[in-house]
Amino acid sequence: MPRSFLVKTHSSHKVPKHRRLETQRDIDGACSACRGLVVPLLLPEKVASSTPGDPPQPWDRTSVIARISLPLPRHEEAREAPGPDPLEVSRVHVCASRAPSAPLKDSLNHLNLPPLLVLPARWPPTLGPAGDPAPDRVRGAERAPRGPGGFQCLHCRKPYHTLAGLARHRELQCHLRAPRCFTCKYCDKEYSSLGALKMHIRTHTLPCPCAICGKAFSRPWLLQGHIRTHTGEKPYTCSHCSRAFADRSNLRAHLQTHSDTRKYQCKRCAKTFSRMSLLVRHQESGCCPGP
DNA sequence: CTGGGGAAGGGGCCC
DNA sequence: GGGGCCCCTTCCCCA
Repeated sequence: MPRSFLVKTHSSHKVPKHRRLETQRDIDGACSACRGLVVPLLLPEKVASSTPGDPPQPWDRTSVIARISLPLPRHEEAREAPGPDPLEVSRVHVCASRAPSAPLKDSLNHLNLPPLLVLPARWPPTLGPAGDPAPDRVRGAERAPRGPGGFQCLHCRKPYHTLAGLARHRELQCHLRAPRCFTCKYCDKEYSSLGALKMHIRTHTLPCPCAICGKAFSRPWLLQGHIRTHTGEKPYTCSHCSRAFADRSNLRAHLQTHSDTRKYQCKRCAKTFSRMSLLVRHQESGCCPGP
């Protein structure tokens, strides 16, 4: 039976590696479009940490992104007039310019943290104890000409006398010129370019059907690989044992079985594995039960 | 429980 | 911007 007919079950703790990386990147880099408005601060660990016994919290780190509650514009998604492709793009996220493929669901947004602090141009250029270097955009704010009242939009440099004025400006005008994110209407994943979104949407529309069995794929080369399962073609041959494979990645995994060095090692029992999935399965099977 | 093969998903990169 | 390809990863199955 083809795997595609099986129901995909995701265990909650299993997250694709690339997604974990993106999540980490989001946490470390916050929102790139609004980076200048997010101030990394060093907080004392005893302050930042949650109480013992609590599950680890995102802010249980020495370096965190401080979030201060102020009556200021939040990162909000705004419904807009039809975007570049009204058939495919259902919403436009106006605040962020993210790395391609970074789903916002996995970003800080899901942490339910307070709104971000919007800094005036006069914000002190040096922050944090121990002489930590100030964030880039804080340095940028230092260089930027100041408004008459000391508040200035870092995006368009308009001066404002009051913080509320600046906030209103960012809410109503300036953010509209910020880079957009394009949201998939099928799953709400967001992308910084229309091309990346269209590529993703193919995983929903599956425009490449197999003429033999009818199974559909998102991309032609995926279909090509699938057709090999019908034809039996195996163009990738192992140079060690002459075994052939239909998929290059499977050949690569196979080559690991010829290798003396196993890349993946259990940190507790030091046992090594040729594939990460084997290591994960080893750890999940209770090899090394936790304390 | 472990090792390995088969099939497939999906993002990134390059042309 | 789109297509092809690469690479990594996951999931399932079987020995």
